[in-house]
Amino acid sequence: MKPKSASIKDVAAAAGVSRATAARVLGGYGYASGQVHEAVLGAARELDYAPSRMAKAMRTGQSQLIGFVSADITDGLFSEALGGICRIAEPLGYQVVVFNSADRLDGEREGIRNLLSHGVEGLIVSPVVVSQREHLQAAARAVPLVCLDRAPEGLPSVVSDNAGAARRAVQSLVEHGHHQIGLVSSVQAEEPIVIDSSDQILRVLGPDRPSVLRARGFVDGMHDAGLPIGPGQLCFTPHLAEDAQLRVTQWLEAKDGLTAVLAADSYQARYVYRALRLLRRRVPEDLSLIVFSDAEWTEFVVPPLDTISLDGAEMGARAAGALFELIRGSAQATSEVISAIHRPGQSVVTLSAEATAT
Amino acid sequence: MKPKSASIKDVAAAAGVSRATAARVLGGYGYASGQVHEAVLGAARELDYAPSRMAKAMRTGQSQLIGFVSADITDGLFSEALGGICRIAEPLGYQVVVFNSADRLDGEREGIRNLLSHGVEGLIVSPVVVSQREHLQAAARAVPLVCLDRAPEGLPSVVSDNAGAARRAVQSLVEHGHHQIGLVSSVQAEEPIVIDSSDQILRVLGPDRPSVLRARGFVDGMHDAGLPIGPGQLCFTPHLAEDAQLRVTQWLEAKDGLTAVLAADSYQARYVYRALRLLRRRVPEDLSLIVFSDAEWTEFVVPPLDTISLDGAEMGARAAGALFELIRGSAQATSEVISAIHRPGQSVVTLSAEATAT
DNA sequence: TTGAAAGCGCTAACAC
DNA sequence: GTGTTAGCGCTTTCAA
Repeated sequence: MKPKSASIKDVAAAAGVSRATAARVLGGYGYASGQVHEAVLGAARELDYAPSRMAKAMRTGQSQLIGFVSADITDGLFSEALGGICRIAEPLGYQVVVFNSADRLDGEREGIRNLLSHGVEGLIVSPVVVSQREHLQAAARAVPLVCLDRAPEGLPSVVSDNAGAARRAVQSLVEHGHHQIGLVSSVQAEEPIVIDSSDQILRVLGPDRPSVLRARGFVDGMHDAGLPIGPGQLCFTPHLAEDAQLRVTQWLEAKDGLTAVLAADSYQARYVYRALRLLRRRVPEDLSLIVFSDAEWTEFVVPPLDTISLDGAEMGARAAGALFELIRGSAQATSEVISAIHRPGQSVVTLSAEATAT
Repeated sequence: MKPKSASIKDVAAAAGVSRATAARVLGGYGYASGQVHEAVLGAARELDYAPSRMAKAMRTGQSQLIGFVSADITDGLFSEALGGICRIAEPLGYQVVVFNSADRLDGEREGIRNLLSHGVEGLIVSPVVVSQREHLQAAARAVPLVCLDRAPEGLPSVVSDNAGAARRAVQSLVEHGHHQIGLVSSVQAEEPIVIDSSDQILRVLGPDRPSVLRARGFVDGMHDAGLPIGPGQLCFTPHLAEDAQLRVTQWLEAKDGLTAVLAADSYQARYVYRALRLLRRRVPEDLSLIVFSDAEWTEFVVPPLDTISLDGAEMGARAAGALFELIRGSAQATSEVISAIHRPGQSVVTLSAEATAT
């Protein structure tokens, strides 16, 4: 039923040579006479020989495996990233081992430990939080490690320019005549956005994770334009909260002077959309809506929505590229952000409607 | 820089015992005195010992790895499936190695070969085509294998009830007063849908792949309702064809008697949507539109669209469940379809509008 | 040009 | 209870 696949020993025996000779021929190194060469290759074909990478890895330390620890592989951004990683890894003969940390820090720790025990040669991680990074640094001491989408300090990371994109989105809205602009975002329980309005000027504090950076970029954009901005223009709901829809709806109802809204992710955009339907308002006639979203979603979403398109495939590919450079040793691990990504041709927000409010 | 992680030998040395004893303690089998037990555990903690699964796999043949060969990991259905697979595999201590076949049959072959060489204990494959299955059968001889979303004959598979869902969708439309219903679908180059209209009755021929099954269910549903149906009601475009949008638009323009359309996937739904915008018609006021789509897309898509929601997570979880039963040996490989999946509460299509046409 | 042998880290049968 | 030992499949040094 389960015919144990042929090993190099079987091939050697069939070809009537020693294991070492067979290995040399099959491995393509060392010397072998034409005679022997053919015999070995013939035997290998005959027996349908496939080398065991485990054994090879055991001996050489090269497992040809890299690990991807993702907060949610189901999320469009990360599944695109996985696609990008595979696109780079597979032609190099590498396979990707996936671990879904399900947004739990201990899941992330466990995943990293598991993948390392499988002998992965490198690790791409989209960290659950950016402020706890001991386990990441420990892992980075064992194998090359690149962070994706989120950049804990001191670790090589590939992230998109969240703050810059939000800032430009606001700028774009302003150029189209909007003055009353709102932001809708989720906040993570572990690393919340902190708004400091004690001073004259509104400040966004908190760790450098995407939601915070987007909020910061938003506020900066408003400041750039010299527009007044108060805490009331910002709608924050806890990540995956039950009552998120309700809160967004109530907020939107209360702020009926708004002519434009920036949604920090596609969940928020959906809340806004539904709220507008309830309130009998429409996009873009009554409100311009810009949303951060992955390329896949952007591709399919029904217009008119303006999107800041996050190219997960490109992010994944670049992370993998950086990782393989580190594995090869052709680059040093740098603690800087490796690149900021926007989807070509869509990095600058396009708007489908002018502001209609006064 | 890269401190080679401690092996069981190091632990044994540090604890002053033999490798076997250390192994017994760490492996939790055999006997060891309390003294020794503690010493070994202490040493292991001290050295931050992590067992090498490669070595273990080498010895025992249990790599704790399963493989997932997907036609497009970026696709919502398959990324959901991967999530479902991980959800089952991870608590069991298994990791998932991914290979993206990019819809190429030789990619699929290569992926299977690669994953097997890594010693995966089982394989989940979403086959590119259902009619070429020698390589799948060969793989299934080496390790347990379960197919996902597509069911080549004779291999255990987890698929959704594509034909049944399409049939019920038509039935539902008919109950809402629609008579003129169209189908929009892509066709694969390798395994095309074949329409036989030579007889009085329209027949859908071709291999049992999702697109064909959906078309067949559609036609069956029309027959059930006693509605006339001709080839003109079916709009087929080659998969990923450049001019797909144009063809759908032209078809829709020509068939302006239609009051409802079934879209075989989310790409087609998008084409229909765009075509309607061009033609200044709207969903659902002018046309009811039902689309087959993954749950993620369904979740986000802006209403009003009626969806036949394919629950990729459930499919993945069931495939993984079946696979682990086979790995454990607690089940025999059956050649029947293991299950037909619909998303709870959404398996029956709901319509947002009655037919408005005569 | 080829073969013998060691060893990667682990498990398990067997001896003490 | 604990130690010795062989071996999973491969690479690689060294000797022939």
